[in-house]
Amino acid sequence: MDKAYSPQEVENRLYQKWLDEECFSGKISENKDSYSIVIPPPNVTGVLTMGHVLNNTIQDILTRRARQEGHSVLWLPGTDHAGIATQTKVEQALRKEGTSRRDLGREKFLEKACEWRDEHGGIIFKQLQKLGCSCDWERSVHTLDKDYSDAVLEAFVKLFERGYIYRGKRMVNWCPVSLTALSDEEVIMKPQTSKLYKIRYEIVESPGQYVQISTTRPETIMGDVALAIHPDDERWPNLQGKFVRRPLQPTEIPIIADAAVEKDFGTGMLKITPAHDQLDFEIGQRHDLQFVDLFNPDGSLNEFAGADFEGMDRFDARKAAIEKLKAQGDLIDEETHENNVGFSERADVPIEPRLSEQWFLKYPRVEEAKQAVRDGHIKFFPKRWEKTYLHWLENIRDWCISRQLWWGHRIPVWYRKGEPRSDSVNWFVGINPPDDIENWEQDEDVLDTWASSWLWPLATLGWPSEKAMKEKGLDYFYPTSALVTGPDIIFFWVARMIMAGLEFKGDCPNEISLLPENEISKRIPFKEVYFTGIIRDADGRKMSKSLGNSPDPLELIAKYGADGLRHGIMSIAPKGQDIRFSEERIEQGRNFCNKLWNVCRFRQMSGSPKDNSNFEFICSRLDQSKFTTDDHAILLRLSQTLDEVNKLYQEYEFNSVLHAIYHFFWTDFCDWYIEVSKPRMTDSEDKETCLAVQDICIRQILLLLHPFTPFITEELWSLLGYANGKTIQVFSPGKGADLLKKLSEQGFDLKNESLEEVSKTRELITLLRALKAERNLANNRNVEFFYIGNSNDETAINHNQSSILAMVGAAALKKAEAAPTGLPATVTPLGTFFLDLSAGVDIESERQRLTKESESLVKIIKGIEAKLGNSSFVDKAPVQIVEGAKTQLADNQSKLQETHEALQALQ
RNA sequence: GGACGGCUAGCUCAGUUGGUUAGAGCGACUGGUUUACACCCAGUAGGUCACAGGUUCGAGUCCUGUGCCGUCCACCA
Repeated sequence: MDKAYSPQEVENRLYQKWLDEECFSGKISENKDSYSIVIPPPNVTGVLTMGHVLNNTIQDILTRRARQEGHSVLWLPGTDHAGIATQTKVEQALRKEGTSRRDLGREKFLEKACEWRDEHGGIIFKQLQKLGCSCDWERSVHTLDKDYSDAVLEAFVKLFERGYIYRGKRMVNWCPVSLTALSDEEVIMKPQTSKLYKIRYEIVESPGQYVQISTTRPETIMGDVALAIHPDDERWPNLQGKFVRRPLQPTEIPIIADAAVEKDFGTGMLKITPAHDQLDFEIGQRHDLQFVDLFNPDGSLNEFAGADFEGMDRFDARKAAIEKLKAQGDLIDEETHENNVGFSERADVPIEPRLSEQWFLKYPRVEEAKQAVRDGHIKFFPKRWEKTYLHWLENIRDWCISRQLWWGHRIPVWYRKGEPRSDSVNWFVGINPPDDIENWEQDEDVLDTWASSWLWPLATLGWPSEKAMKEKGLDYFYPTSALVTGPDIIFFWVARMIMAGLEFKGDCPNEISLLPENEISKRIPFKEVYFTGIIRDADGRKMSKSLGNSPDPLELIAKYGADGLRHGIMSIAPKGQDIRFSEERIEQGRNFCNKLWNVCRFRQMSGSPKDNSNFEFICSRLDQSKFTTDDHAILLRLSQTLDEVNKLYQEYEFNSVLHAIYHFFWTDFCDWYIEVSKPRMTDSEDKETCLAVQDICIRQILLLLHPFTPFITEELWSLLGYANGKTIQVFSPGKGADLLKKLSEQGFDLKNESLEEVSKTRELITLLRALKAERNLANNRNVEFFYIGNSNDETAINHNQSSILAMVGAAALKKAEAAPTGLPATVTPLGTFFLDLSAGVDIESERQRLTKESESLVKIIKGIEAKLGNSSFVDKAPVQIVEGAKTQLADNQSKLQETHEALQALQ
């Protein structure tokens, strides 16, 4: 073994070995319980980000742990075609080649896009493999695979048949750059500093008299078809029913009254442009107004805007409109105004509310989806996200599922040629085209990407094909065990998958009534959802490509190893809180691996183990008569750690799991047990028992760590002879009780009191080291101590003498009958210790130190005495608390007494 | 405008039903080539638990209010 662990070679070799041995393949084994996770599919052309590292490390930890526990595990990977994102990238590439998708036409464009996907796609799989992810790669699914596409279309047709899907002309969120409609969820509201303009409209019936409105969008005035006031607004008793003259594209428009108008905003009078605003659209419908659409799809103005504006971009038109109004004297005022404007998530430009004919989905199984989470069929971690989820479902609105893109699942609807598409008699909806195809033309649009990925847990397991479901084990692996994802897609994906599962899994397809409880628990797509935090940079900013503040995970792997990266990221990921990334933590992860490597190297240097190949063999190497307090204590601590870890896993407290293992490994095992082992190596029988204990501990540490750091643990598993040809992946660290039982069967019943003895001894050592360090004697191993203590202290000290001497770095501990004079002293749990100094002592500085110590003890004692003197404390507090306080008081009083004696002894 | 989260050592965070003297890692400082590991070891310093009230024998922990930071939701043009 080399002095330092070098991950690269190990990681590449072991990953290939795991693949060759098919360790990750998700098999249907009826005699085992299944454990399954479907990956949140990354964009097919995406590359690994720190977010992926976090998310997939967690999934890998869960799946590896489940494998260790004997489940038949499936972690199903795949990629998403990511409609808008990918199409945008391909179009950019085409532009560079001097062409465009329109030039190419649909068919050629899709060919290009597929080529592009095949060339740039799948990189992320290689990267996930670098990270060590134990996905069943043979089962990879892409959302545009034939089978998956069939599932998407089948879902569309079923929902249509069941009455959930309809086509209609509605106000949608239009992206003028991507040239498509978007769902509400794809619109990001951003606070903006806008201008609020006050504009006058002349009253037709009273020439020379004006009313004023407030607007942030003067470029839509040409589309105004009315002005509106609140019906109860007493400021304008006679205005309703009169007409005003529109100041741009002049015409006469009515003044109407509608309760949706806010009296207190602006002038209290609202211009109504039904084609360009959601509220205006609703008012327009109520009052049967005309809809004047002023915009082209790309956000420029059309002929209805008039010659002055036609062809102009919407923001240029805004300026032009203001200039013109100013020139006409109709602009009364302008002021800055803070408001929220919706932006396209992808293109990052303001959304245009636009009237357009689209396909909409009325969500199925909304009630059951609420119930599934509310009643605990699906558990959220952290639980608080349940509220967010439920709130969204309470206020759910129909989903615009059609997209004016080419890259995606084409909507399975055909229209009779030459007939109006808005009339459903001219529709044909089906997975296969109509027989007389020459009379029909297919809808040009595709489905929203999320309208395919919401089927992910079902369709990746073969739904709806009976044959595929059987082969892929839908009944065995579904519902999946856990979903690991970010809270940012709780609406986009999590909620929708739940509804899709409830609607499509199982029979009773046409039943609209509520599902019974037992059906809900069978249909849900997953039983538990773990929401990760968002990774931020050191300044707390979200990591993003544009900020350039996201480190490249592959560089980190090259620098620190995949295990180091995984360890680092998991150590800073508290449950459900955002994560501040720091490269130092990754460095610590690497350091941890190196420490693990070295302790194993040290073990190797002490001599090859006789037989480590199973737990019982190791136990048989233990000799009862050579068992020490430290042996008892370390094994007890190990059993405690096993229990702690089991408990924390159930709560998805990954960083606490890691912390518990870390603490046992580093503090208890390396800093203590290995150190006290050293003096024991001189006696051959003692040595054999001690090494067997080390082997038990290292074995369990490797097993506990394996989900977090799979490579190094597999490597050491084999190097230390635990493997016997078998991978570490199928061995469970087990429960604390299992360990104690196995030891007991071999005749080793661990003594609980050993824990206290060890902790006292350790405290003693720390205090003696400090005493030396303060006198600059840290490196002098020839110092001697005197101590005064009771017979129990003496027993314990004799018991642990050799470790104390070795670890303090001292030559002798001598019992004294009375406090020696003139020596620096320290009060320990095992008596008062005096450092024997051959050289002189600075009495004054010793006095100061001990005086300070005694003052602080007096303060503590006074506090406890006050508490115990308070009759309501003594009467009301539980007995054990009062007793605890009394013990504490006695302890501190005797410590104070000893300190005083040490002070007196100084003269 | 609503909802949720955070505020504990210089930094990042633990602190589970209120109960002994509030912890860890990193960083800082001091010392160190002892039979693994300087990617290491030993030691030291460092905290009015955001603020203000309240409940209680007892509050970092529970209640009320305030402030700051962050996230999500919401049709005030």
